[in-house]
Amino acid sequence: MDKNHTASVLIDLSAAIVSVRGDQPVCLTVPDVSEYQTPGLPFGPFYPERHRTMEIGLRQWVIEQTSLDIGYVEQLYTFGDRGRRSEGADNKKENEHIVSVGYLALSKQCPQPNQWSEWYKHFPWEDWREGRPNILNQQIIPYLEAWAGSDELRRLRLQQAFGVPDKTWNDEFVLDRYELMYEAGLVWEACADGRQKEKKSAQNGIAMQLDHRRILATAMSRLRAKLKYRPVVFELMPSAFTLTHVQKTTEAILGAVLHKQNFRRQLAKNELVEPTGKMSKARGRPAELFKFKHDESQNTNLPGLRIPLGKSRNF
Amino acid sequence: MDKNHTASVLIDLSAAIVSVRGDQPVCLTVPDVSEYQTPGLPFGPFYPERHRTMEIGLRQWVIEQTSLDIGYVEQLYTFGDRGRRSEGADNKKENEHIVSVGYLALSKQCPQPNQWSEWYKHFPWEDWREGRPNILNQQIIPYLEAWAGSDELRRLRLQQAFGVPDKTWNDEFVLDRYELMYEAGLVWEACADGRQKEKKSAQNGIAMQLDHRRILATAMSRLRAKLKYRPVVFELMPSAFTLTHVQKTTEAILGAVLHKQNFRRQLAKNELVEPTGKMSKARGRPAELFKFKHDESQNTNLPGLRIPLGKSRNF
DNA sequence: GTTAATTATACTCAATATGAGCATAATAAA
DNA sequence: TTTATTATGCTCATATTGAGTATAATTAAC
Repeated sequence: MDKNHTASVLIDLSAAIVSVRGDQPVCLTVPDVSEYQTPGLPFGPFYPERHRTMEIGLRQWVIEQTSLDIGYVEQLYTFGDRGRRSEGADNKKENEHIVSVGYLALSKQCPQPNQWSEWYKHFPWEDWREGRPNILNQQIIPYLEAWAGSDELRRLRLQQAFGVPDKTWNDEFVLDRYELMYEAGLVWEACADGRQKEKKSAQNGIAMQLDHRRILATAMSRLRAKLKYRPVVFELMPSAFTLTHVQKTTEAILGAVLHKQNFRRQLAKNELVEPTGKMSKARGRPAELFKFKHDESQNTNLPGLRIPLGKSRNF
Repeated sequence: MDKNHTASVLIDLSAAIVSVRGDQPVCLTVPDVSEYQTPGLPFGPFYPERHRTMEIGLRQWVIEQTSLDIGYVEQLYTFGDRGRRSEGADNKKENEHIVSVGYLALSKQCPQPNQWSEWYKHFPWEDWREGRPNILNQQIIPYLEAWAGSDELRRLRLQQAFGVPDKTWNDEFVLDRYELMYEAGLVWEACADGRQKEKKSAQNGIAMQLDHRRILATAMSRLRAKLKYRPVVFELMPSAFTLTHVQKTTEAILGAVLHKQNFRRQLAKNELVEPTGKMSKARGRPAELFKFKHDESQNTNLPGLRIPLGKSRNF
């Protein structure tokens, strides 16, 4: 085969466009096309002659296709083994290789509710706001322990990713956990890729097309990590908000509850918000409305709020 | 033009292979081929039919071409606007678009000294171990202040990247500083890309081919950041080492000196090393030789040493 | 209209972590 | 023996963090 030809690939730009609706983080998905009824992330091809950078290309088709105002965009990872299984659900030629560049984008609004899919329907084990999810002890952990057996490396990975038996849960290891479950045949995608015989994976969250759930897991990991040292929450907030609203949004992303007073202490110390003078009306004592101090100012390297996570994260 | 054709690109895998020689961080470079005598990073094409993932492809040609043992490999970023200037120094067709995927790799050894280039020859303003580099106050800052003028956004970026006038220097913002200098026409590459009229940029570090200095800046940023929360230093250390050796290596990467006792306190607290029983012989009191506790164990998500950076980082 | 529930906000306090330093020990070179 | 040099043990004030209590300002319930 001609070397020059085998080196030529198509590039897909896939976007995990994230927003928060109520107390649920959501992700823009496109209607399912395959027989499996699985949603997918929006993606489009990169035309290097039309767009100077890939980010410009991404913004272009997001605007064209969704007419959404996405402010924050960040490149996540470039996957060479798209979908792991070789042929995708799209109509491209069999031997045409596709590399997918994953992006994380944040949107303040999420209109058309049916187009947005809740994170924790795809990753039910990642939401610890109501305590440790039952699915962990009842399904995932026992299966993974059996899968690991006496394999030392597997047990080590299990410990660091899921914190069993003695370590604590780290909310940033979303991708590590997903990859481990994939390898163990615990998610539907592994089954579709031919790695799995049984259908043990049916209950473990709603699957997505190709490697889209992996890209979403990457996005969740990155966003949860970034939240702790950069003020990205405000990319998900309206122009005026209460401090509780910021906290609820942060908690939704992290999948964990935070100590109210300490959370506000961080906001105050880092001088991230300033009062608008107006008040909100709701149940209970009215809260002051704030706005993000550094909006408009493109400055992406601001300190951010060091999330007060608390100590006892092991249930 | 045919849409399918314009979407097809070639993928280059570029690697910033980093090691430390003595007290200098170094980076593997390939001999200069252009008329400008500028070194470049090693890179090779990605053949999707031959290698399942891009990382496998990268490891493959690094082994083939350099016979180096690189343990740690991490994807950095995918650049769609390769070299910014459209045609490169290679022999590919003019209208063949190239996307470059940058990688950071760490190597414990660096044989063939002439093939390795010291970081701070390319980035003299990034080494603060002997105090604030003169080049900043004498050349870079005055030029950048003039470039910013009264442009509010430019002054803001200048402040966050270089810490002028009142903020402090952040060692992780290597890429931000380089990008700013590029835009201001302060580095040779901008001149080569046709953004610059004069040769004001001649003294500001040794240039590299295409966008390789940008990739190296990305690698430096990532490594400096990662050093603070993951035990990656040990990927640069031999099997047995003194604690001072670890500190000197860390300081080399960070371009800053650290408080000895506090550095060791962190090492001790995180239980990252264990004594081998042997001692080193050198000038002064002999030091105990240690080894990394978690070697072999592939576990990349260990806590790492929270570098005690000290307070007064503004000169 | 009084009470209860709810939410917001101010303040405290012990435990821990951090930055910065001094004191002392063990070696080689002068 | 002295001096320079490096290693290592220890202290201590200050800052940060985790985890509360106390109190204020509302709405909803009776």
